[in-house]
Amino acid sequence: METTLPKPKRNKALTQRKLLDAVGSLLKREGFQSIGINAIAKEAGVDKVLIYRYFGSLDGLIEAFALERDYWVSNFKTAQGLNLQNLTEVQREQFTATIFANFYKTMLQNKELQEITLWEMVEVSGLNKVLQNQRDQSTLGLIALYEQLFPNSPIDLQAIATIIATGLQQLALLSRQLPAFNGINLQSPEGMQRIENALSSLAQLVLRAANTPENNYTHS
Amino acid sequence: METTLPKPKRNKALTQRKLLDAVGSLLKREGFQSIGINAIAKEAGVDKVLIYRYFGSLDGLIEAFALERDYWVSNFKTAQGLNLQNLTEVQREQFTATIFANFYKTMLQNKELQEITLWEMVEVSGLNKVLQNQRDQSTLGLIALYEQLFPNSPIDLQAIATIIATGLQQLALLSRQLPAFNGINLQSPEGMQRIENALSSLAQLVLRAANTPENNYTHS
DNA sequence: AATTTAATTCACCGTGTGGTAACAAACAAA
DNA sequence: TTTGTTTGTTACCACACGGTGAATTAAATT
Repeated sequence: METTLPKPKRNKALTQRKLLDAVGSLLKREGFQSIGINAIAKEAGVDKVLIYRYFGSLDGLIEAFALERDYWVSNFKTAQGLNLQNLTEVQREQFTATIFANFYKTMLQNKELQEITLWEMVEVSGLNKVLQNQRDQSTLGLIALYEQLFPNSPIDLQAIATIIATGLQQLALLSRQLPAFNGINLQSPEGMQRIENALSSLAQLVLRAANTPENNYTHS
Repeated sequence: METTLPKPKRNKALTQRKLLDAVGSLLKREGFQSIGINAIAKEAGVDKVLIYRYFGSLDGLIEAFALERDYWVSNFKTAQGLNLQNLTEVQREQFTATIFANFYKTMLQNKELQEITLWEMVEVSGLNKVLQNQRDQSTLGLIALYEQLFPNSPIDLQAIATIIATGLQQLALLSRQLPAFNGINLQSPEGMQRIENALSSLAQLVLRAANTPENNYTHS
């Protein structure tokens, strides 16, 4: 009969938790550049040697940290269930624009996500494989959905979607340091509105072009 | 009568040059993360104390380095001279797509530019103001050109162009670490072709929409 | 209670970093 | 020749980093 845990002074699982959580809070508060053996140990209030014992190395800890996160999948889960074929053309366009807008909002708000993304770009670590898997898992399904919807599209939907998505990602990352970019105010609601409108326009234009069988959009 | 410089053992200007050049070669070879007082001094074959003497600080050196570079302006100089109004619609679309494609190619090839861009995203330094100025100088002119060409555009050309440009920038940066992203092969000519075609499609769609006075592209 | 096992702490090392003071050598001016 | 200024070198400091060996202490096993 275990009486509600009398605060055991030794608890492997708990210190592991502390370490994993320390990574997250450190990322949010100080950025990925602050991550290090000493900093994490201090943040967790635990000796650094335990990082090696429980996770082998800093990289091991980071990888374990990334594995228990779910940065992307939940965002696109709603999309998976939806049956795009039952929607009207306008609804599909709105839906598409919303997906991108939500992606942008998420990137803009989630500082931890920003740090992880930036970190991945700067150096290779245990992060990369894990995050790459998460991304594939969440996007490949969507891509397949659209390819099936526009089997004979004269334009490369995947390439266009990639450009737009990475653009939004980049803008969110730039907003960390720059208040405005290229005349777009990245931090104000007004700038947000401009981006959303631009996404609506793009979704309309691109999806309608994807529907026109006539091969009007050829490339010299 | 100065006989071709007898290798003077003391030469302020020369060591300044060495230091500035060391920043560039270090950026290209080792990346922005390797930049530091000691590393630069070693690369230049000069004592680090001279960095402080001649540039005040590392940040001063970096700023001086950025100031003597011209990352963007030269790329867009051809655009400035051109008279867009004399072109046909199709020519304008091609021209626009080419601008973006060239921007992407430049970002892909110029490792130093990649490092600078990434560096700017990661931390604030003397770089930011300088680069921001260079960017404004090269893009604002272009933007004005298009706004004057499509005064009553129902869509936000500037916002759309920003999304696309940052997307290309991000893709180029990602190519440093990832061979492919979202199914687009970033390092092969085939992937390059997909991006170029996507840019052509986008230029066509967007510029034609910018010309249609009917306000078809409204946002709920 | 004695002994083994596991969790945690402590103290230390080598290295690389930014930064500075003090000195030495080349050059120019007097 | 002497003096002062500029250019460069040497040596050093304090500190933060990743990493490790050995000791400690709590809990589980016998």
